[in-house]
Amino acid sequence: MQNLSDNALSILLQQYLETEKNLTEKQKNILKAAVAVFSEKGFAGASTSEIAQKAGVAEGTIFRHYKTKKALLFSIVSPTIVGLGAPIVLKDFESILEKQYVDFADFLRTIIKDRFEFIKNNQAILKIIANEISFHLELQQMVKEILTTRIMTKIQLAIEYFQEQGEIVLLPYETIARLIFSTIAGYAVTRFLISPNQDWNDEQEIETMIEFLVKGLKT
Amino acid sequence: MQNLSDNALSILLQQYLETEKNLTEKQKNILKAAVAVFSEKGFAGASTSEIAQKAGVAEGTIFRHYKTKKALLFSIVSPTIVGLGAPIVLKDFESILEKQYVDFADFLRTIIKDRFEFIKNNQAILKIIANEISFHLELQQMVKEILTTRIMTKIQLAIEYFQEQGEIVLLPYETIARLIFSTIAGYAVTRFLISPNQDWNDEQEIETMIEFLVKGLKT
Amino acid sequence: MQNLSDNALSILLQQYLETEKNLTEKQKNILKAAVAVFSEKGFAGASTSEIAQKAGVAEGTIFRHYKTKKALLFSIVSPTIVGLGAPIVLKDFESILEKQYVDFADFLRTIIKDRFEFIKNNQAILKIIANEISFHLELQQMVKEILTTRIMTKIQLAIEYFQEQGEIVLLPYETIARLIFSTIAGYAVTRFLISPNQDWNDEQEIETMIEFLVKGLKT
Amino acid sequence: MQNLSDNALSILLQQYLETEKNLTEKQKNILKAAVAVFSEKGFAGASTSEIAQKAGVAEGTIFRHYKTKKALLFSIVSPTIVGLGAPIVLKDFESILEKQYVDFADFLRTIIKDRFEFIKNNQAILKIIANEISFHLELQQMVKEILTTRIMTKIQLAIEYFQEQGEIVLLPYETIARLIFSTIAGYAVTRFLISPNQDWNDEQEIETMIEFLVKGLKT
DNA sequence: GATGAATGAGTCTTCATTCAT
DNA sequence: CATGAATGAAGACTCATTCAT
Repeated sequence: MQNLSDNALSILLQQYLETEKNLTEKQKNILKAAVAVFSEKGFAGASTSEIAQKAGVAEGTIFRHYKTKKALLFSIVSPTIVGLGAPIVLKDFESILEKQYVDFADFLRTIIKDRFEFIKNNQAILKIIANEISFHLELQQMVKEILTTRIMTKIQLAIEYFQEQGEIVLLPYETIARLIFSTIAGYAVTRFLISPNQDWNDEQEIETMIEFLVKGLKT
Repeated sequence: MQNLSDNALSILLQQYLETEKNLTEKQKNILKAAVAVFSEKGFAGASTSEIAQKAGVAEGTIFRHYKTKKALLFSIVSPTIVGLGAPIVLKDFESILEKQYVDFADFLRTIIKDRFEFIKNNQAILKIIANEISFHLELQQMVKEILTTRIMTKIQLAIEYFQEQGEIVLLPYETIARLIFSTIAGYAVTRFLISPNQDWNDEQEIETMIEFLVKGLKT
Repeated sequence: MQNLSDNALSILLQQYLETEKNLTEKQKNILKAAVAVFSEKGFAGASTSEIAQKAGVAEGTIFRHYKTKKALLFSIVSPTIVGLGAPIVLKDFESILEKQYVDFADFLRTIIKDRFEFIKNNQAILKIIANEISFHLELQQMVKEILTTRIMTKIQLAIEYFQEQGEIVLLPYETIARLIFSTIAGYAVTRFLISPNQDWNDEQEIETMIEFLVKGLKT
Repeated sequence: MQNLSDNALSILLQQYLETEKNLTEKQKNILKAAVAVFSEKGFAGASTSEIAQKAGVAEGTIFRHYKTKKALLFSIVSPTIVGLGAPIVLKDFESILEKQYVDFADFLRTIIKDRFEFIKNNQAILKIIANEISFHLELQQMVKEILTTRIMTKIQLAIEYFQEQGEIVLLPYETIARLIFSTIAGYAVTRFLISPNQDWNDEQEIETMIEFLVKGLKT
């Protein structure tokens, strides 16, 4: 078992857990408005006064809850960053892998569906993260920490397992992970950013990706 | 043969060709400084005064050459957007495909190496484009036009050719193109943004990607 | 009876009535400073920073109350433009004319004294209006509306009345009005702009003008 | 005979005489453009770059001929200010008055027609002078000097002559002059600024003004 | 003589943040 | 706890003027 308070993530996680409760109606409005404006105009292009207006609160009210504009950004972005790694924390891979008859395709289907759902439900905030990550060192560190401690370690176990089973090619696990993530991310970008209005059959596209990855990574 | 002046791109292309010459030393400094600052802080987060200072010119000088800050952005970004599609215009696919003994792996090797080189040489500007494309409709339109008229039409021909040859799977060409681009982009992002300081063996990574794609798209 | 809210002027009038109250000390200072600076340097020659300094507020404070420099100009100028026509609205001519024994000289005395008082109390703002009216179409329209709907229609009644009485010459009423206004304006300009420091006996000058006008317009 | 070089006006007069000749085509274009822009936007609201553009010359060229923007203003405005008093200098009143049978109406007809013609031919520049005179002390001084030394002294003679003849009322000559000028100016403003597009019968309007003034100033 | 690139002070305006109410 | 007036630093952009060519 992972100790959840053994690193800086515990702070984020706390925030994450507080998110749903403890929030007044005004605070929720502020967060909702901020997500909308940040995602539409970018952090630097957004003005706190526009957020206040959209949230229906006074300009000063924002600063009563969030010390600075940047703190507001992080309040929005942190839970989603934690969420990036959360499901993999919760549904422990190890237990998954212990189940019999789990092949690589099933494994891919599980993560792709799960992560696709996550992206679908967090489009706006993920867009904010993607847009701002270049400009905020702290963001980079948060994401990096989640990625390495929460995701990559688990992924590594799974990949090595399937390599041992002879199901997938013996490339470095980072490379394999990158190829998998690129495929998912490429779909997400096309699906939600480039052509959101096109008719999409997500089920089928996911199966196509699984087949592509299974074949591409076969030994 | 494509007529290069048959659509709105000709304007961009003209700009592109003028770029290298006709520029005073000061103008070059402004562009260089602007690329640096835009890429480091984002368009909205960059200040014209910082650009001026970095370029060693007076702030007014910037506005003598570029009517607005936004015009400066587009002067930087336009040639690279044109460049996105340029090589595929020049080295005509059709002629490539007429050569005998061209298989899908060779085809992939050609575009991946070419585009990888392009990305390597235009990292900063491509980063700016990626960061700003959400916020500037004109940018979206420019990129879309290049992508559809210059790239996708050519790619389609190639993909259909290899499908006829029975080399690759009979998926819609957009799907195949997306899987290829995702793989390249995923590498570029990891290579240049996430871990630029790591030791990379580009040759080998490219071969890995080619093998992955060839296997993944096999019939 | 005139309905005061029967046209676009009602908005101006509202502004006018709000003017005196509802203003913080700082706003009053801003207006006072702006009147001084606009009147001394002209609108285009005035800088908001000078106004702010003279008003003892931060420059940003001006823009919290007035969206733009031009809006500040109009806030100053609108009530006075309304005031141009106001007294004639209030003291209804018709009722004046119904009184017996009102001759043309009395009529002139009434308007000249009233308007002279108005000019005396609004010198700075009237100077601003005179200086800026060429450059702002909206100003021209506002003044034109007040002049035609509030003043000329009333004046016309009076002039026609005195013409019927055989007291004044049968020229078009616009001509007669112009000759009257020119005489008043000519005095005001000399009195307040050209030689403000000279010793003036306003009572006597007004009687001179009345005699001049009565004789000049006699049948 | 007046000695033309006995005061500061000689400088202006020299400028005035140089005006017609000694001017390159470019200089004439600059002056023409400057008159247009100053009159349309006011001195402070006009930009030298717009003037240069309208004149078809480089920005620097203006400053080769006129040290500063203000010097350009004065180059435009000075000859017309001199012209304000010029005709009265040339056609000497004294000689006019010596002719027999000259009555006050004829006198008025002469100056009104002359000055009306002058105003008609110098509308744009006179508008500039009127708009700028509040903001430039030197302008005020120039106009004042012309008015007092060139005009008022002559007018005084004429007025006193007609007073001696018993033709006009025994008011101070300044008052009489003011009433005359107000009447002319009031017409000019209405005629050229307020309703320039209306159909005007100048001959008739002038006769109306003469009759008005003759009657108004009768003993 | 004419040009136009370069300047840097100055313009109006916006913005994140504070604080008295 | 929320407000919104006030701030002043900083923003993009303009302008009159200079000067090397």
